[in-house]
Amino acid sequence: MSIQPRRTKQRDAIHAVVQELANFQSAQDIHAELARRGSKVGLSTVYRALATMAADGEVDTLLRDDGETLYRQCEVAAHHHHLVCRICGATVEVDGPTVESWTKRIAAQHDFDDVSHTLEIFGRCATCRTA
Amino acid sequence: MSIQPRRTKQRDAIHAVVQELANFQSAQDIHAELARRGSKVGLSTVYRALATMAADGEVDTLLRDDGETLYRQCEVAAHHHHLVCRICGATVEVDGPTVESWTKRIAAQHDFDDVSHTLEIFGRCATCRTA
DNA sequence: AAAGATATTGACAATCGTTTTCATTTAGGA
DNA sequence: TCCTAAATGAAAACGATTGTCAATATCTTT
Repeated sequence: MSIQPRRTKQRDAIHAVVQELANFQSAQDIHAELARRGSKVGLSTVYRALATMAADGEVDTLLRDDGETLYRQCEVAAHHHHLVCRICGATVEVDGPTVESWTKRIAAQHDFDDVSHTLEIFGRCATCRTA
Repeated sequence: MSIQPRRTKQRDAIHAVVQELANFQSAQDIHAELARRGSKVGLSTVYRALATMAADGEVDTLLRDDGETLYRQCEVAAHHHHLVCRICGATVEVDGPTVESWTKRIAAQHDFDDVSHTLEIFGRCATCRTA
């Protein structure tokens, strides 16, 4: 958790866009959307704002295969995972108590502590299958 | 699965280094190790060889938080996951039948098909905890 | 074994997402 | 209002990875 940043027009604008994000989007996507709306916010500022939002847990991040980072506002603050359509990006937040306990057990078996994990599910949603 | 590539000294050298890799290493690490051994292999060649090896399932890949790709030879060809020490990189291959069925169930619930997933566990191994 | 066709190599440039720099502007407390 | 530290943004720097293309090496065919 970082210290409360100063309130600026730019951060408000970024916050507003992120608020409306249904799917995971890149920093550059968000920057482009801001431009489309007439908010002339620098790309560096977008990166900086997203970084602090991610550090504060306000947004979730997802690493794409090519290494690009995607951002999305969380509906729930608690730890969770995502089921993402690899065609359209539609995202469902899923809870995985089974997985949580499984990872803990595996880690304990091998005498690891301070455990964390990353888990994302990719697939094709019903809409994209039909189309 | 890509077509059988021609056998070259460079690919043999890369193969040999990868063979001995205990932990996940970056392409640049492997390139440096080759140089240390006196094999003057181009960096592009290392990237190319690793890419085909990954496509053929000969090596596993792991995306680090900063987007760098790490490579490691698989002990088992079958689908599996990794428990990785975030200090020293020590890696344990783990099997997760529970997780596999869980992801399938979640995907089915939300009417997704063609499902895949990524799952890695990070922690601190016993050796690093003691040190 | 030699030649020919073609895949591979490697030095270097290009790409692309992201971070840094630093001078200028701005927020928010005194 | 004034002051100071934080935030901004344009541009440069960065770092991993990929593309380019002429030179080279492999494998197949004579």
